[in-house]
Amino acid sequence: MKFYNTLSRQKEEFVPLAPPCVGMYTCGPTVYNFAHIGNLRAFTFEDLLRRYLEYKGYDVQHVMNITDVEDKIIRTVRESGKTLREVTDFFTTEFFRDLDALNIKRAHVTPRATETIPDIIKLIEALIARKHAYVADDSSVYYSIQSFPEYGKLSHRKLDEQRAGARVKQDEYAKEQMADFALWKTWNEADGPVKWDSPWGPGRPGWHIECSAMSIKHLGASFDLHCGGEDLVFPHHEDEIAQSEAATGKPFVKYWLHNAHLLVEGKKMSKSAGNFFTLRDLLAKGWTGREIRYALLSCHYRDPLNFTFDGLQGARSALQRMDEFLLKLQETAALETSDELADLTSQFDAALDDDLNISAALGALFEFIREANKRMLDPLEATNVLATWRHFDAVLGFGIPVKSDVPVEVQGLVEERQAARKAKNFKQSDEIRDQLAKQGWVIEDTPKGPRAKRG
RNA sequence: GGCGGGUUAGCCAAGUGGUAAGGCGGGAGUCUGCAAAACUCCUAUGCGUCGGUUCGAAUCCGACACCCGCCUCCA
Repeated sequence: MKFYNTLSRQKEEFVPLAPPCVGMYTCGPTVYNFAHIGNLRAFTFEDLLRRYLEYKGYDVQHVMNITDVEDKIIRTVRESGKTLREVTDFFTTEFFRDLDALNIKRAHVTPRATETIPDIIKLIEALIARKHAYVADDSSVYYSIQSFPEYGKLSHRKLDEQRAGARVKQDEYAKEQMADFALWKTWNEADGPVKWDSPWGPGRPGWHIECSAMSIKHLGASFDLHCGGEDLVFPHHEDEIAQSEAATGKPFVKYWLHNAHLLVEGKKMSKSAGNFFTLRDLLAKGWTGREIRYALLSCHYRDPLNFTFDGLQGARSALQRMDEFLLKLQETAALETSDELADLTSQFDAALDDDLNISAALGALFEFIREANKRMLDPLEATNVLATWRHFDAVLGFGIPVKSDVPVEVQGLVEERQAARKAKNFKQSDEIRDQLAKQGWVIEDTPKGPRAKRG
């Protein structure tokens, strides 16, 4: 199994530090707003990664942070008059609801930054003791980038090559070096009631330090996987490495995996362009979680994904094809014990082993569907395919459709229609079919007789 | 300016040296009383452009074009 490691910019064979255990940390949400479809692409990719590792027999310990103190949250608190906890609890709950809708497995541990303050303080103290951090005049604590020669190894950039960006506010903080970043931000009035005591006075943690503190706390100083959107490579993850390795003296993360961003209808998603969507926006338009999951998952995670409504329609049709296949399998499957299909499994695995090549994996599945549809499987084969597919679905998470029980009144109408057809009374049989359609039932006439299914 | 990613049919998207997977959409059929589902055939002599290497390139090399991301708190 190979993954593309941002650190080396190459695909590398995946060898965990302590197999079969795998420590996996994924950067979670900042809970001041609803997650948008771009955020959810990252979580969907991470879910595929985790599920595949579990499928391959690894014992994954997955940690995802909840960032519940941050500039935008504080602004929301100030503007709404609510407490920090009220704001962040609400959006945290909504976030988990979104994950559930997309059938994304929740991390085993989802620590909040505000519940990790003592660990954060300890980590900052260690950095100060090791001369990697300093207390500035205003009592904020900064990380000294100069103290860490390897700084830049993840994002492959040298600071002196960087343009002095217009977005950098030169005088805002009392830093020694431009590129130094805050570990602890001293309290100011705009923060209102949001503050914690520390050896450096009241304040709050910087952004990057929480992830170091939470990942080290729950996964140890060194662990296997750290994921996030590609925008986090710099500075967030670069800073995490600097902090963590400087504080512990140990290598931080073995494999860094980053997903590309998405476009919506070919354009960068933005509220002003009118192509900004949260999950609830899409659900309100009638798309289902699994359709959205399929659309987000069917493109390789390191390629930019063009998220479109045509694409969602394509996802819907593709899933209907799968569902139809799986329902027919269930109708013919035997109850005997089953064997999994080695050939199909090896194709599926080979694709995903190669840096999660989901397109190739789905290609193999659809090719198989066509072959199987062509030659009517016998009951034992159907059982085997179904068993294999259930195995795959542990990775894909699209779900196996369950055949709906046909209510007696519907069954009555189906039989009535069939009698009318036998009598060549097609006008009546079509009327009954329309009537059933209104009740959400589609009738297919097969060689074995009529088949009623949910429309 | 620095670093990185992308460009494959109407749309989405695999494929990193051996002659273009798969999905969606479209067209024509088979089946059906008609449908539906399924199946069959068709829908890229060509993979951004121009050169080069090679017996052979979407795949390697060199230019160029366009799009996108990051360059201090945005997945």
